Amino acid sequence: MDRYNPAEIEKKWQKIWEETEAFKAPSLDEIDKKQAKMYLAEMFPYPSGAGLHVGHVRNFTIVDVLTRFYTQQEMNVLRPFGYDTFGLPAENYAIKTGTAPQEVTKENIANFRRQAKKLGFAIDWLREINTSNPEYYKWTQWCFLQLYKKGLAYRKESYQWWCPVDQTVLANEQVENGRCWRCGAEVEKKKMKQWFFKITAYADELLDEIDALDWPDKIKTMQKNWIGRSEGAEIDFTLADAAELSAQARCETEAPRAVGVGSPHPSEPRLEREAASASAKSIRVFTTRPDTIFGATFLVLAPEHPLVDKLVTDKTREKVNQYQTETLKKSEIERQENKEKTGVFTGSYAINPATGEKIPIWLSDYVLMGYGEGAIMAVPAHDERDFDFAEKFDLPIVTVIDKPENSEDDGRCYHGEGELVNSGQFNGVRTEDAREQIVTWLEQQGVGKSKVTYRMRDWLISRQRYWGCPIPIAYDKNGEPHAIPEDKLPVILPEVTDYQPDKSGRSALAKAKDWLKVEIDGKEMTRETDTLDGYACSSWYLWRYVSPHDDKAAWDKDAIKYWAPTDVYVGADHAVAHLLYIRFWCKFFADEGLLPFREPVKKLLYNGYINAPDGKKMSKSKGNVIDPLDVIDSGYGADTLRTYEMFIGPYNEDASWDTKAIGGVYRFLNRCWNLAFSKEKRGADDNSESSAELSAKQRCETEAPRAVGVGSPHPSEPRLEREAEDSKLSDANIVIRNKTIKKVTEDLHRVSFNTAVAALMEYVNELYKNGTTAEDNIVLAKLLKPFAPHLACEILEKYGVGDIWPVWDESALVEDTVEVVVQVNGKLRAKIQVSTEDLANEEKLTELALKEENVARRISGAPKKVIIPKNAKLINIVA
RNA sequence: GCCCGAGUGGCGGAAUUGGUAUACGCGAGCGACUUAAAAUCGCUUCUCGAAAGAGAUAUGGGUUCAAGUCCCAUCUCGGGCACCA
Repeated sequence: MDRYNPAEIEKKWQKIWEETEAFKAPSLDEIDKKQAKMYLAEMFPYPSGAGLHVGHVRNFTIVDVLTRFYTQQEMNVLRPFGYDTFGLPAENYAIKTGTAPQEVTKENIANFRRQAKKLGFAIDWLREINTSNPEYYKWTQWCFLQLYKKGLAYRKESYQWWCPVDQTVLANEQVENGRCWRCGAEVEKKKMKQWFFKITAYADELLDEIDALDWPDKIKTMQKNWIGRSEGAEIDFTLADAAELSAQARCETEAPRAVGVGSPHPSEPRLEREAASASAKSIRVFTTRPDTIFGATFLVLAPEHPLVDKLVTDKTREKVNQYQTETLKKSEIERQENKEKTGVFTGSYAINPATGEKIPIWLSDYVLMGYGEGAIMAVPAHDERDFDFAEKFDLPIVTVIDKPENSEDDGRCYHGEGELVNSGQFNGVRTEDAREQIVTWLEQQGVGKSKVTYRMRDWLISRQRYWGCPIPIAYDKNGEPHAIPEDKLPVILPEVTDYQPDKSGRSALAKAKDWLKVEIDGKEMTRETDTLDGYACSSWYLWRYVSPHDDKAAWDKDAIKYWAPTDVYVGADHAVAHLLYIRFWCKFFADEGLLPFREPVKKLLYNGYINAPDGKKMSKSKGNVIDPLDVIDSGYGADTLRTYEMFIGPYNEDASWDTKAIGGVYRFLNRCWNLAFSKEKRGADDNSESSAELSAKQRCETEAPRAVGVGSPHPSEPRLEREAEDSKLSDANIVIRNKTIKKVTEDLHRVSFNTAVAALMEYVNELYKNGTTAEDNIVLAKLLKPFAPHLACEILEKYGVGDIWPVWDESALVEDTVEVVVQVNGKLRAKIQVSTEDLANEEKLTELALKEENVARRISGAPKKVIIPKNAKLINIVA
């Protein structure tokens, strides 16, 4: 073989890796305890019918480069792989063609696996998992039951986002700008009884621990915003007629009661409290500005607020009901587009507990039922939305903050800080201080207390679709839910013939009549027909990987203790959904004593997308899709594709595919090949003797060749003509060689793949100029292996050495003379060659610098100041 | 509107802690090899200038011996959130 032939060598090495199970992670009893462990994973893919795309390749190659890098450093490495297979595309395909999703999934997995192997990924194939496999989803159901037992999986009837196209409800995280994340259809609101996971129970911890995570700031900020913690107060406003009743009662019994306190503040969940408040005599609001309470001139409730029925009067009922219906019909998009305030008066009044005044209660869709209490106190003087509303409906506006003279706020209503006015005993108090003081005051009267509210809602997990993990619940005759006993798991997803969800909003499972019937404790029950959100399946897979075939537990205790948490997790999506959910489950299972850590992912790498050459998103309809398999098969091979995608730019930024630039990477790999195999390019070649020239350290490593893809040493080859120059050449490259080892090693540690490849290119260019040696070729192959493993193995095999990561010799980096930059007043004026000794000698260095003509003529007399920074080969003379 | 990022040659990008701006690659140009082309190899390639030199990292200021890097303001682009009280 005298030409670089990727097709041939890649096939050869992939076969070897396959047969030797080369990337199998060590079992717990095989582990070398002296070495650190390293658990890496990509976000497992949904195996679509289209196969791998270049984005997958970028994502998986990042993991692969790091996997091989750490493996070459002899760490104990776990790098598994799996498939996130439940989901709508397979089901929609089933509806269209009648092909069972089970079948399609099987084919798609086989295709993905074949393609991943063609890319030479160092995957432990013995750990492959598939979320739609009953062996896997048995434990997803088990996880659900653990949450259910602790009250963290519950059922609630409320208005939910409904996608009319996909015919299922969606979680908040799956609604993007009022549209379904998957199909882009406008979502609607539908009142349904649905299953939720109580992620809000962990809101504080999820928020507080974000800062300490080694995750990109972008993701951390998004999660913080998503959780959206707001500190404020909840305040009860007594209903006006209730206040009158209460006053009467006080007269009769002479036992003064706190105004408006119907019942003590009920504890969560909100569901219970809503029920309780239906009979209450007050309306509870949430505000972040209790300091402005004296300016609250009306209340606004969400149209769906449970108390509305109680508040309407005969006069207002018709208009109120009409308004409620209208708002429900409005799509989220319509609401976002038209921010003109709408609303209706309920006919009832409440008492402002601060002023004692009677204020009207209105309904408006700018108040959201899902946030806070679904009710607000409106302070039109200091809140823009309330101001708009008051202006439109001619409601009173009372200023309670004195706008400072110097304020730049020229808005119609001032919402900054200042001194209170029109606020009774609080007049003159700064708003910052008044917040606390007023809450204390309200608390003393029993009508308010400080309160923290979150933007994040509980996670809606039921889906009215067939192709998902069945929820392990059945209902008795009264409709009460019962857990399927753990020893009856898994609840197998039955095979059906018609996958179409029915119009009533139930999944196709409702048609599996036999399956629906189940007996629990001798009682006949009916199974839940909703399936779990796919995100539930992916919320625990990182732990399944440690013992993927365990039929006794979701994960093995010892294995999880050793391997988890995941050290490096790489993905390009799911900033607030998946990445929040896995944190939530981790905290829950840690509380259950089932996980010995509270954060699932130590380091998160969030890679950018690869766009089409035209800079636009790749899409079939635009016809600008680059198929990675085409790239490989066109002759470039997997190594070129992998290396190119690492070289394309910083891993965490979006990049555009450049059909020309990939040729440059192919040329580079060709040059690597030529250095080792082409007689013309070789400066000197190896034989038994040149191996002996390897430094002691490197020889030590190479004498213990690793099993990874390195066969037996080749017999020595004939000596070459230029062998005489070998030792000289070796000297010529010693600096660049050690520099390159250092640069590539450090770059991989700081996840800078593009510059690592650039350093290898420089090294190769240098070897082309100077001539190469066996040692150079071996070091090059070792450093290249994470990127281009097939080619690297081919070179290493030739020299009969292992792939242990080389170590640079710091002393080899010290050159006899160094180039020092001479600046005058910060401007570059000369470059001088000085010995290492002189570099350390400030006086000598100054003297040498001043001797330079271009320097001397700019300086008359003694320099004012001379600066020689420690870590730069530079001298700056201030004239 | 609010909160994050980012802005460097013809293009993708490099400059890691404030210390030689433009590494590496693409493209372009020139040359070698070739009957020729491709491939390959070598050289050139920020701008102005004959040169000495001067000027350039979105724009304008500032700090510093020294600024792509730090600070202030402005502009542009990208991302996230968005009637969340």
